[in-house]
Amino acid sequence: MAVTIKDIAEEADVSVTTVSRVLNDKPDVSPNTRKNVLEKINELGYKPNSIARGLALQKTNTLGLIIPDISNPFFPDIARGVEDMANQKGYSVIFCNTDNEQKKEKEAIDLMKEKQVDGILLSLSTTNEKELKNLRKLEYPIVQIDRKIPNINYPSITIDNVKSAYTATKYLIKNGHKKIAHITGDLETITGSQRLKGFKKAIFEKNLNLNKSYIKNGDYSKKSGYQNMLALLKSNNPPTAVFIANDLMAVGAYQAVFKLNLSIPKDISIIGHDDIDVTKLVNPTLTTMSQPKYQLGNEAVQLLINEIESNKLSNEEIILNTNLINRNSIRRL
Amino acid sequence: MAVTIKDIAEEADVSVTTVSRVLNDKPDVSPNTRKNVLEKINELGYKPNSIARGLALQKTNTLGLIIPDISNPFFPDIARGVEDMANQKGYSVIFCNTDNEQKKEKEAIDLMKEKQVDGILLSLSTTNEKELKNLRKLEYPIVQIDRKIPNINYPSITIDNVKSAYTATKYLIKNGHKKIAHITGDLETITGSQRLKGFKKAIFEKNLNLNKSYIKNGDYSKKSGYQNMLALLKSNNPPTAVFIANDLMAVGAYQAVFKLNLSIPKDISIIGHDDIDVTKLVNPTLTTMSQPKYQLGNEAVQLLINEIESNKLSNEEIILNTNLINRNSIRRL
DNA sequence: GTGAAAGCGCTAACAC
DNA sequence: GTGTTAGCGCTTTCAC
Repeated sequence: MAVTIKDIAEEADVSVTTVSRVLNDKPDVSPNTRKNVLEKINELGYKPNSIARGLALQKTNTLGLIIPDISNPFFPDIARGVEDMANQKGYSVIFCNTDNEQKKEKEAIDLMKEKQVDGILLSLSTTNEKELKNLRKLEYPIVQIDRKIPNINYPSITIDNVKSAYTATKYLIKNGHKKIAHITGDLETITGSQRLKGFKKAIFEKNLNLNKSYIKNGDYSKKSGYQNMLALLKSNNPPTAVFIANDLMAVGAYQAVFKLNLSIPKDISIIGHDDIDVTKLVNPTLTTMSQPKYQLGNEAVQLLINEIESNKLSNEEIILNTNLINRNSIRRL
Repeated sequence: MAVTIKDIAEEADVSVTTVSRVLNDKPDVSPNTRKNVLEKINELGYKPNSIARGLALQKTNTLGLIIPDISNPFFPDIARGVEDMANQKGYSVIFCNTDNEQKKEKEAIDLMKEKQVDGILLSLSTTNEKELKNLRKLEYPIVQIDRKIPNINYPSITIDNVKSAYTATKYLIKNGHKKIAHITGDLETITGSQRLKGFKKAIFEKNLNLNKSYIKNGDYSKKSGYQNMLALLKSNNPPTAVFIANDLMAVGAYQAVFKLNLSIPKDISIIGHDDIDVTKLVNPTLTTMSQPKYQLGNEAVQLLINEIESNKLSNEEIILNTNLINRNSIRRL
């Protein structure tokens, strides 16, 4: 058994109360006893048991992070941003993967509650607003990251997907493109439907005609990028540029272009979304909208800890900006 | 305050012991009371407080995962493997990033101890064997992942880096290459030095001459891959093939090749190591040695939980195999 | 400035 | 089959 506060008390010949006082930097302990206790703590290599402290204080200094999949290249940066800020503020983080499955999401939330985490960061599938509302009813501090469940005002940190898609599409237009296609994300997700909205907005604004066959439904997977791009290129009237709702699909699209022995951006211009690592590694490098992933995680934690420590639920909705990262996949017509 | 075991006891008109018994599926409780208690649990939506349970049982069912950096593409797959298996076995996982800094490694270990995790999975920098030995002295269950500190027999799960590098290099030789270079990993790490060893072994075995200038010291970063490849290509007597100690450097090397308007594999053949996602996304796709990353995490947890639940420290060293993934970056001479 | 004692929510001897 | 009680390691109220 490890050394406890009681051992220190005995060694230093004081009560456990006093030891607890020096541990927590409380006043009302004489410099002498403080010094003495500190010495014993060092000698015996005492480390406080945060489980016991958690039970006494009803506070664990632990945060829950619930995301779809840590091995999806979008999330590690968020996770890193979360852990860094949590650590800096004296919290640690337990994480869970849900694969966007409602059952796993519920289980993850239940787990976090059992573990008595002080607050939860989550990125839930759109359809699961029930769980979120339950949490809120229990006055559990939460922050939604990246995906915000629509029509309810709970704290969240996201990007403006409409604006981001609008910016991307307008950039294509600005470069002289008129025949512009869009490979959408999963339209069941809020990000997917909003990016489509932003795309349409730019097209309508410039009075370009919205060719129905230029909108291809993808699902954020590389494969769907490949297939949809193939379909686009093989049509009678292929577009000259395409906005693809995420980089992973864009990379799939690259392969479709190469498969047909066409070249980027000579035959087709492409702009992606997210700015994951590979965008810099593919050839030509991919022009894309950069999401502040690390910052998303970082600020989410700040928001959450504010809720926790102020002891009142917030409704703050932070919307971060994306940036157009100009690389080499767009040709000026 | 949430509903506790005591509330259930009162509602069901039994003692807390009895409630605890049904909660833990213990015998010695009549079907009737069991049913009754279960009902109340459901009604009140009771969830056990695992902090309190942890304190009573001296067991948290939580594992610590200490890695250099979750946003390094090598680790998310491991983390996913860890979380999946942990979850399946009824454990959750707290993670920390250390950036290979000894100070952070020590802090992370201390944190895990304070949080009373039942065991720790760690991937430490080579130089930090002190911390590891301390943990072992405390009889703390540990498993080293990916990196094994040399010369001490603590449980670990790794790949055979010598063999893997040897296989990669031999494959180059088998394809007719004689002028073969190696861009090393960080030689301070065990993986880096062992891969160099495997490279040399293959070269010597085939009586090829080991040109000193063909061995370039990298540090696993993309940039060092770029710079070293540039140097190699610009030399008087450039190699025809190069084994690069990880894929990230290989991708950097690709950029150096393109920069000089050369092509892969026509002008230079490349084999990488790790099989991270981008290998399939670059052009040409990169031939590489695949590490079973997910499996590494998965089996590490099994090993660790065995230690924890059998209550005795193991010395098991599991060595997983890597596989050569043949793609398009090697030319047959 | 210091200590005794109760309590956080749970489990496990032990008694009945 | 069931309940009483002590205890896990800590914080905090209250008394001195």
